[in-house]
Amino acid sequence: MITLTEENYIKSIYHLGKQGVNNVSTNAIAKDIKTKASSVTDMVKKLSEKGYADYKKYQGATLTEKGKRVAVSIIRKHRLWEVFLVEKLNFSWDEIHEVAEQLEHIKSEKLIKQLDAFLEYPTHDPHGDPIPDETGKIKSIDKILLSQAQIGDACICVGVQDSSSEFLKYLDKNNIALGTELIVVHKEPFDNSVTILVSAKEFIISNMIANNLFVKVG
Amino acid sequence: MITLTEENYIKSIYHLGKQGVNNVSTNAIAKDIKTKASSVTDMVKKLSEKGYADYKKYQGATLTEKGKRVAVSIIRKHRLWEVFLVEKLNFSWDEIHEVAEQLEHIKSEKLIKQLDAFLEYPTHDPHGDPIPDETGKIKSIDKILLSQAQIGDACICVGVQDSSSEFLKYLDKNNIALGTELIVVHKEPFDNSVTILVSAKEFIISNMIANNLFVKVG
DNA sequence: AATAATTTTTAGATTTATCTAAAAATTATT
DNA sequence: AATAATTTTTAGATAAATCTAAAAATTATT
Repeated sequence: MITLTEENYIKSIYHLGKQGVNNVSTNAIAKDIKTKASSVTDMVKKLSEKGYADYKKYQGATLTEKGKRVAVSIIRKHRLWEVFLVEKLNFSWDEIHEVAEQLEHIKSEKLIKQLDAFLEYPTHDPHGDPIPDETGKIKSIDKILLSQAQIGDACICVGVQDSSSEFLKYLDKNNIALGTELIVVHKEPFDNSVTILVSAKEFIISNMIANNLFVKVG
Repeated sequence: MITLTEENYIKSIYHLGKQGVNNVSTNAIAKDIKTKASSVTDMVKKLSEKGYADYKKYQGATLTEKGKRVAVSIIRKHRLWEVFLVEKLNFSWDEIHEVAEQLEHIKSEKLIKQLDAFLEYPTHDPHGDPIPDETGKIKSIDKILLSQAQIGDACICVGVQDSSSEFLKYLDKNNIALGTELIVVHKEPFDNSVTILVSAKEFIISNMIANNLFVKVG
């Protein structure tokens, strides 16, 4: 049996691993899940013994195939529950993370299978992130950060990098949602801010915002 | 913060307390949650320190008002989730208990408020048990065990005492569901079996079954 | 390449919930 | 009422996950 704590470590290793580094350092995991490096060392040894991770002293950890399957399954559950919360229970996209963090650990194959059907097999969660299918396949669309778009590009918002409540509330306040169409009018070299045209109105967003909003060009 | 384990002990004390006894013995709790009496002693002390229960050595435990509020809130969550599983995810009534046991511990006021609304404020769960309202009020209907009904009584099935998968499957197999109408045709004094008339067909059920099926007479 | 700084691991302690086995208290039986 | 049987509690151990502080290894800097 896999414990809730083990699941959270596996999730962390998976997410940190996606961000480029293959061997995730104990310190990175510690920072991510707000614990001490010494605790991580212990847990990573245990995950290795149980076959979820590969780990050699001083060389960080990577997930095995078995570990990856667990991670993807948790992500699938998390994202399906997020869709449920928004579509069925009228949560806004900045309120769902905490609750989904709890729901993702519920153990029942049938529950997830039926939830998926009930939601009519959604492909993306409310933040634009892809939902892995039953076999663990993730189909990602070709999205770029708004900061990378060129002047003149017509874009559609398809996702967020940062899904913190503060950022999402900022987007809400400024009427930017998934599916919103925009055109890049100007990119200011001085501060890397981006001027965009949204519903016939010009609007300047900081580089920080542009760096956290995914768009599809064309 | 209340832990999952504490919640399960509180639930157990509540249920055992409902069954007549006011001061629930440590042994009874131990049997109910499949642990040892010595573990129960420890936990009951802790619940007492935290204000969820009253406990004096050798005299068993009772829930305080605070403890009862917790218990009722868990029961509310459990039963709402059961309705969700049956009504929305096509679970059958013998499959829902385990999953609801997990879901009942999810912490989010909004989640339950919205779930309740989404399900259109159900008053009873799929086993016929009443769902406490937001304030903790439980309105119970006047039901009796089928074994207590008199010959000639026209009854409607309104609930089950035992909600084990085996019993529920037996009912399914014999086309007895909540809402099913039946008439008591005969009560056999020898073995206390009951002959009932269901959809124009006579059917004999054992005393054990009659002792676990709640009906409303008239 | 030697030293300094940082990261990672080890060793030992702590907390929560559990257990076993023995002691104490309560309840039942003669 | 004394003894037997049962229940309940205590004492001490164990397992999981964490922590602090010190030691070891790695990486960076001069």
